[in-house]
Amino acid sequence: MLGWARFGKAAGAGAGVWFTMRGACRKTSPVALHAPSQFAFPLFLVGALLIQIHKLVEVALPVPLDGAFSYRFLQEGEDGEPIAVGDLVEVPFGRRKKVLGLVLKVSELDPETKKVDGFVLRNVARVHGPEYRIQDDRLKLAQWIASYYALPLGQVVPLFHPPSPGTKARKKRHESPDYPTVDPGSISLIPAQSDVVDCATQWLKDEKYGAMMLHGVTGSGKTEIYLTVMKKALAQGRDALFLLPEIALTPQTLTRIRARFGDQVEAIHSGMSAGQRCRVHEAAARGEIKVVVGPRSALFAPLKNIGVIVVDEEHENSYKQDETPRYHARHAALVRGRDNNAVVILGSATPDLESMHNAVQGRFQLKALPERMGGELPKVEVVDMRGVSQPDGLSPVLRDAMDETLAAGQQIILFYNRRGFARAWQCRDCGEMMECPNCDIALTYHLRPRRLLCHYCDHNIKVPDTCPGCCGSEFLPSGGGTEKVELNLQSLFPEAKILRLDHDSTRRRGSHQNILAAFARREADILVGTQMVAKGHHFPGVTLVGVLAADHGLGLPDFRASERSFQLLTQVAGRSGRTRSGRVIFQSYQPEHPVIMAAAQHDYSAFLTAELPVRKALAYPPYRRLVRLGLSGKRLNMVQEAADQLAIALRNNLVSGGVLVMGPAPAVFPRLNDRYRFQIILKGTLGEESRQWLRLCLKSLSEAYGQVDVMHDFDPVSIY
DNA sequence: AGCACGCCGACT
DNA sequence: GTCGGCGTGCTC
Repeated sequence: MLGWARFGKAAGAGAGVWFTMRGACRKTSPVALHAPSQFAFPLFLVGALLIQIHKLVEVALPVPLDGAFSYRFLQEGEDGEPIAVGDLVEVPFGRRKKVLGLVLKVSELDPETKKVDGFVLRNVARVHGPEYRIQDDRLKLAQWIASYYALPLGQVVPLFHPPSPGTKARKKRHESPDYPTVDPGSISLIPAQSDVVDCATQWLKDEKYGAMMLHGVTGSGKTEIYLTVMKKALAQGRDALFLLPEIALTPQTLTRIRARFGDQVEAIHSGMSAGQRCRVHEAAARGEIKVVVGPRSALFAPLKNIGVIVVDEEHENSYKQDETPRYHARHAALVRGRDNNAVVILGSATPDLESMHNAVQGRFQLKALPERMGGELPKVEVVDMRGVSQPDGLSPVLRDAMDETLAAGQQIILFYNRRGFARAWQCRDCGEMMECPNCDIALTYHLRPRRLLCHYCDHNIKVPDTCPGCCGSEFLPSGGGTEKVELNLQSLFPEAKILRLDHDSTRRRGSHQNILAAFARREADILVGTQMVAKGHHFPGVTLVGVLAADHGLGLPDFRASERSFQLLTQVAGRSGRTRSGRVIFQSYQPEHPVIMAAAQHDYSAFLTAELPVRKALAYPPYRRLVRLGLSGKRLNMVQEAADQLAIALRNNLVSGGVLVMGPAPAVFPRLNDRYRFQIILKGTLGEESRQWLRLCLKSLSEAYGQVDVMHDFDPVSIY
């Protein structure tokens, strides 16, 4: 109610006025006018041990508030531990005892000064060691992220601190087996690889920034290129960063890189304990480690002199962090690379459209590795499912292929991108669909445990005996899921051993790895699962991959639906026959869909040709940048009202800068977790000034509408 | 963003 | 009667 009243007043002054500067920027530097003579005097009175030098310290904190916060730092005499700009500190803040902060400024402080700006000064609780100081290129990177993603500097600081809570520590990892040391002399590159290496080597020699889009299918030898370029950089006395999309992939990659470069290589990822991460961090800061491997957080490792940054599988969406700070590690890697005059290599079999666009525009050097080493790409057959009634979801073609594969003692991967047993649970009599009371979304029927669950919140209920609407007792499970596929397969192929890989079968810690490892050891004949089966390891025994519903992802209401489908289909297809000839079957109700055809023919450029005009016509990336503004709250009309007001303000202020303002519209899932959701999409590039303005605007909006949460996401990976 | 204080619903 | 939900306010 308060929100309404306050807003009402401001709105009276005219639409779009409420967001002006009210309480926007505040303060810094007040008191500094005391004579410095005041604090030299106790020297001879108390003896050096007890002398405390008082410093006034300005600290940026990870809160969505602007400006810095002032603290007192007590230095124990001239020789006591000092404090410097760039230091990470722990400070008390509000009711919290320890908040991570970044020191922005240090100045003299009169010991008598108790207050600054009306606030009682509190003491810095702890200063982290010099290994943790954020300086040079890392400070620049922090500033860039804060500016580009329109965040207060303090909110990006936790990214740079190894045991920060964004990365929850987990238990020990299985240690990877020793890799035989590889003699680099014994590796010979094919001409296409040498060409890429030569280009990067030249950049290294010139010590100039260069970025490269390395487009190569699975098994085309990208990794060997990465390793060779890294070796050149190390030979120059420079360091290397190797980013990969997921922690799950870290151990095997680490092993491979270690085999080449030994113990100057370490991983940093959230599966490690805080202690381990700190150890690696400190070693890197001291220059004892030259190569850091890991997911996006590894980008912030304090390497001194970076010569090369590899972003493997650069198209993967997991490079975008889905909580504040919502930064894209690929973009940030390019920035850090540029600041270090380093070589940045983006590698992928299915480059992100934006990266490819950048390459075509000349911002990246485009290099292609067209051939798969030691084999052909698997042949993909597209099976038209229209008019074919298949209660078990398997076409005769796929069934026959499975029979043959099993008879030959080889392995099969089946991909079905939906978990659970049935997508919906519907009353046969009155047609009522069981929905989540918090999300207004159909509940998915699961066999194990036998419950109806919501895939968007924690809600789950036992399967009702009678329909809550009409008391009918017959239900219609509609739509499939991996559980159902697994069950069907078991009865179709009773002799076969089947493993299932999806969110539900991997709940338990480590089970993801266990399932993959068991399949790799050929303890099962068939692996069925969601998109999880597309990633991961090389399975030499797999000669058949089946995609049960290849067009599944195409209907999703997101501008990247096609791109994601293409990537996924290409990726699963690549799982087949990596050592011997393999077969791939796409089942589809839209067999002639350009995305499906392009994936089936391993034809990236056909995909580009189909997709780019659509993006252009609708002003989507790579032609325009996007900002997603999300509003949510418990009360529908309040969220709606806030969204409307925001849209008015945005139109008044951004349209003249060439930015399109779309919406507000209810989000694709209009209610999740008992919160109504609206969104506004901006299309266009916001300059520094606009981004700053936007931040103040959103801040002011959330002050006016207390119960409405506002979030912003620059370059969203999806606009779901 | 956290974290505590404070006021209304359903439960041993 | 209490436990506990989350709306609200504050942070150098």
